Order: sequence, then structure tokens, then C-alpha cells
Amino acid sequence: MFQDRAIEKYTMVPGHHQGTCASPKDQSIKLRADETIYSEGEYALAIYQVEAGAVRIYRLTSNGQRHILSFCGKGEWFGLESGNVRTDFAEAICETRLRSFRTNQEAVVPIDLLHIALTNLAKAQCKQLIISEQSALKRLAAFVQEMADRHPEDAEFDMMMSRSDIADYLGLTVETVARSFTKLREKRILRLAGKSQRMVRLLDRDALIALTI
Amino acid sequence: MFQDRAIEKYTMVPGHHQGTCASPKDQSIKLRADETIYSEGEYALAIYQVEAGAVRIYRLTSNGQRHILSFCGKGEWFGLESGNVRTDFAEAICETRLRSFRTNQEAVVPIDLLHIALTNLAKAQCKQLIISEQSALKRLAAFVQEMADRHPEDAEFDMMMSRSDIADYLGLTVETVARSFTKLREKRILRLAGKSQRMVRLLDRDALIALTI
DNA sequence: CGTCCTCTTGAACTATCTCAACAGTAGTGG
DNA sequence: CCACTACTGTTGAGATAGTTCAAGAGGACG
Repeated sequence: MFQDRAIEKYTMVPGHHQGTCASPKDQSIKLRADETIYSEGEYALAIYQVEAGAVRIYRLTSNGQRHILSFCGKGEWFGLESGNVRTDFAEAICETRLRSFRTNQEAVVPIDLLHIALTNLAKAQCKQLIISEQSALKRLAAFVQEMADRHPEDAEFDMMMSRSDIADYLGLTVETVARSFTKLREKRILRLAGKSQRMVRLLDRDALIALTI
Repeated sequence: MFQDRAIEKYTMVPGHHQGTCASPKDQSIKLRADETIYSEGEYALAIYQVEAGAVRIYRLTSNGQRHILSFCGKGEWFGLESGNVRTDFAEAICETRLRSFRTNQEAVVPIDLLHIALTNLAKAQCKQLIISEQSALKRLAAFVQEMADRHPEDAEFDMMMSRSDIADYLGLTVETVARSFTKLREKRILRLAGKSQRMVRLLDRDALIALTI
């Protein structure tokens, strides 16, 4: 049952990018917010690199809880798995552009799969340290710092993910995430803006780092 | 400073295994309990496979807390990193035998590094799900199940690691680990034995699995 | 026999979760 | 244009689970 959907989904992809790309040599896939890239149980036929936007990788537990394993921003790779069947879900968080590479056929441009795997391993280990922090404020501080590191030049940046995404990433509830954000605001560490309070302006980076220690 | 210690440590290894191995072609390293295999900051010159015993991989945070990233049992590989400098510590939990493989020189027996990296990535992702569980009992149940899976044939097995190891692995305190173990005992899911209560006899595997859901 | 270490248990505290209400925004349709 | 709905984020109050601090039990070892 899963496999049929997987193949169907994959074969949809060419049509997908034909609609959005002018040049035939441009292999990028464009996705709207919350669009699915792949789902658990599908055949793993390709790996992806984020050209623009952001992606969430998550799993669903048997009791229906969602655990976000990682967020992938510009330049990051995802979709490389040990088996040939997907163990998780991948969705675009916002409007997103991807490049896909089939893993079964020999790549024209050789891809360093080992490097990608080790980078993702390092990311996963780093995240383990974050969610092992017992304090919610510490976890959120670490998360904000991680997000801020992706925009080193900008004074203000868009997190793009919802409070619910952040909660499922940090192993907290939406309410504690919101409360921790107001604590960061009260401490004058950051300022929130935008329609859904997802625009972050860092006021005191040192204080933020001090929190994560 | 770290590098000097690294090289010194590495050059100690041959002497180490000469003392314990009769045959010169036997490349296995023997370690006593709590002996260090490598430390943060050292040069990463080799990867290891556990032949017997168990290993803990951990990091120390700036405030001195220890976070155990993974336990490696028989057959498992560790020590493969993205950079050429160690980012974590590796220690033998009990009496342990390892095989080491230098990563810089061409291996006589080709090792599938990608497979090792992806296996470790899958392990790290699985652990993320465990420690994202909010209940301490669920986390411990998942841990016990993971340990039990390494001894599918035995009715009773030795966890080997201390309560403190388990606490630092699950992101809990020693006390809650102990309390959760007594809860598992009270629920007649397992029985503990041995001098430090590290021998586990599973009485109700289904109830254990039910807890992890 | 005393010391050390690990594990366990108790009691108080604290942080997070849960349940609930409300505010702001966007989209819909009269 | 204005209700109406839907969704997201915030805040409050009480319940709950884990931490912290403290003490004690049991084994190992000199």
C-alpha cells in the first residue's frame, strides 16, 4: 500500500517541476508551504539538497505524536537513509526549492554521500545535547542560536516554523515554547515581530549564548 | 595541547595490545572497565569495532555535565567523525575487546564507511525519539528494551552500565532512574539481581513494549 | 572494622504539562 | 462592509512529574 503511493508520488515529481521551471536542465523542485516531499514507507529513490526555504524531517510515534528530527535550511542535504524505504516524513516548512539526486543510478556529478551522512550524524548528535538540557529556556535558547547561526549577516531573520514545529523539535509543549519566548523577550535578549511572531531580532547574542551553557 | 596528548595516547596503543595478545596478526585491543579509548580534541586516526564488552560515547558540556550519546555493544562501530579531531570521549564500560582500523591509510580489507555512518545516524535518530518522550518510565522502558534486544537469546542479561550512565544517557537524574526501575519491578515487568542490580531478567516483554508506545 | 561507592528511598520544591480562555489575523460568504 | 469561522499565539491556574537535598542500606576492599 505504501509502495504504490510512493511510486505514484515519485512519478509526479517531473510534472511538478515542469510546471515551475523554464529551462529543462534546471532540475529544481518547487514546493509550497506544508507540501510533502516524501512519507514514511515510500521507496527511498533520491536525496535532496535545499536551494531555498526550509524542510522539516519528522516521525510519527504509534500514539500519534510528532517528533521533528531536524530542520534543513539552505545548502543542507536530507533523504539519505540506511535502507531503501523511508523511515520518516519530509515536508516543506515554507515556499521551498530543492534539487533532487537519484541514489540508485550512477551520478554524473559524484556526490560525497559519506560526507553528507557524517554531517547529518553530527547534526543529530548536536540536537541530542540540546534536548537533553532539562530547562525549557535553555533548549529554546539553543534553538534560537541554531537558527541565528543560519543568518550570520542579518540583524533580523524569519524562523518560518510555527510554535508547534518548535515544540515538536524540542520535546516541549506549544505553551512552554510561547512562555519561554516571552521570557527571552522580557530579558531583552530578542524581539519578535511579524504576523505570527516568527521574525526574530537578536538584541543580546552574548546573553543568549550564556543561557545555553 | 590536545594534539600532543592525542599522539602520545595513540602511540601507546600498540604497546597496549602487545601485552594482551599472543599472536602478532591479532589486532584486537583489550581494555579494563572505565579505560579511555580516546578523548575530545585528539586526532581521529582510527575507527573501532566492539568485539566483546561495551563502550560509552559521551560529551562534556561547558558546565561540566556529561551526556552519553550512545552505548556500543558487540559488533557495533564507533569513532567515525566528520573532522579529523575527536568531538567526544570513548570509554570502555566493562572489560572490553576492540578491533581498530586506521582511517587515513588505505584499508587492506575495505570497510563500508557509509554503511557505518548511516547505521550510527539511524541509532542517533532512534535515541532522539527515546529522550523526547516526556515520561521517565517510558524512557527507561525504551532503554531496557534496547538493551534486551542485544541479548535476544538470553533470559537474563547484564546491562553493565551504572545508574549514572543510564541517567546521563536518558537525560534524567540517578534518583529518577532508580525510582523508575523500582516501578518496573513493582509492575512485575523485570527482576533485578547482581551486586549492583545490573542483571536484568525480563518477566513481561509485552508489558515493557506497551510502556514504550 | 572503617571507608568508599553505588543504589535506593523520602520529603519538599519547582518546572512543565494540562486544561481553559482570550487576542490577533486571515479567509469566507452573506 | 460585517459577521463567522479557523488557526496561531499568548496567558492563567491547577495538577503532576521530576529534580534537589538528605539519609540510609548494602557490598567491596584495604
